Amino acid sequence: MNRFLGHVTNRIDAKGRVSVPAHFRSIIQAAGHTELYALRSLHLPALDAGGPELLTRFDNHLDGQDLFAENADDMSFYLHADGGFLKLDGDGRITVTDFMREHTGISSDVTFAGANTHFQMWHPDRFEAHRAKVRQRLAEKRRQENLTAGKS
Amino acid sequence: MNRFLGHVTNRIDAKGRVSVPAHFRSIIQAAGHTELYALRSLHLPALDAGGPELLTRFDNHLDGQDLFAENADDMSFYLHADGGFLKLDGDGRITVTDFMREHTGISSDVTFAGANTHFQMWHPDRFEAHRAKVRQRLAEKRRQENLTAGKS
DNA sequence: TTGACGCCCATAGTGCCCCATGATATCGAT
DNA sequence: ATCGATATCATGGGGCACTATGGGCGTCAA
Repeated sequence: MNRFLGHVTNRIDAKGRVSVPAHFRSIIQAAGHTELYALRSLHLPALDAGGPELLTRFDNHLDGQDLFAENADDMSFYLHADGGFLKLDGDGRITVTDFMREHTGISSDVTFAGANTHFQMWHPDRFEAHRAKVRQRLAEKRRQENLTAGKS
Repeated sequence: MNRFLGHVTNRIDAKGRVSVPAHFRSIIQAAGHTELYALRSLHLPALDAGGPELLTRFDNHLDGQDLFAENADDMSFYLHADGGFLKLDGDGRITVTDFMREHTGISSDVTFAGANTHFQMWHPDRFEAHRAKVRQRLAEKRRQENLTAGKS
């Protein structure tokens, strides 16, 4: 299955490296890529990561939006100047840079969370907190209006 | 019969594996799949599971929405980070991960319960409790309907 | 030199494939 | 209907392969 799904947390070793989950790696490679890109998530203390197509997808989103010029400039800067490139070593690990730690608070462990077309990297605690909040919001929303999918 | 019906409880072996009921398996395999998609239910201490098309069905709901809206973000996060694929081994078993135990309280046995288009996985005790509660609610509801209809 | 970073190997733990066993259900012949 | 042969299924265990993780060295630049 070529989708980023589920979540795993791996430890950062003494050299600041962390293994990208093998399942996620295989998806990237199956798409014919050997490079990994990471961007700061817009609303969340997390990183959006994935293959090169991640950049183009965000670019397209920029094009389609009629934002104020300044805002679009900010976005462009955000994407291209504030984004990063992650090198996979021979064992499928990346080194956690300050760029990543700043925005996410990541210190000793990283939670990799699937997001269908890409994945995210979180501090485990913040991930858990966010997960709980999302569940609560969705449950609240469903209590008001009935969800459409065929659940009981 | 291509519907998930009835309920069975199977034991988890020493290696943390449990057999998916053959009847459920045959439905999945008839659709040409060897994997299960499982999602932590919002309101119940159970897992909603089914073939990969279960996820596809959910995804289709997201397609219509603005990908950057908060609600769509929440849904995507819930579907993809809070769910995962379960691989069936050659004997039709899945390995019970911590991901599943946390949410359901499952420890040594699993109750598989059909839900028409998909099925659920429960801790046997909690399933029984939930079943009793549902029966009671239905009976209560019917009693009220009978009262309003002027019957005894 | 010192430290950051690349590449390589070692190892423990886990996932997954394959086969064995016993219980239960199905079916056929008498 | 009884009994035995056969198929199906849940369960158990052996063992290989892969993954995460740790550590050893070189290289290159400050």
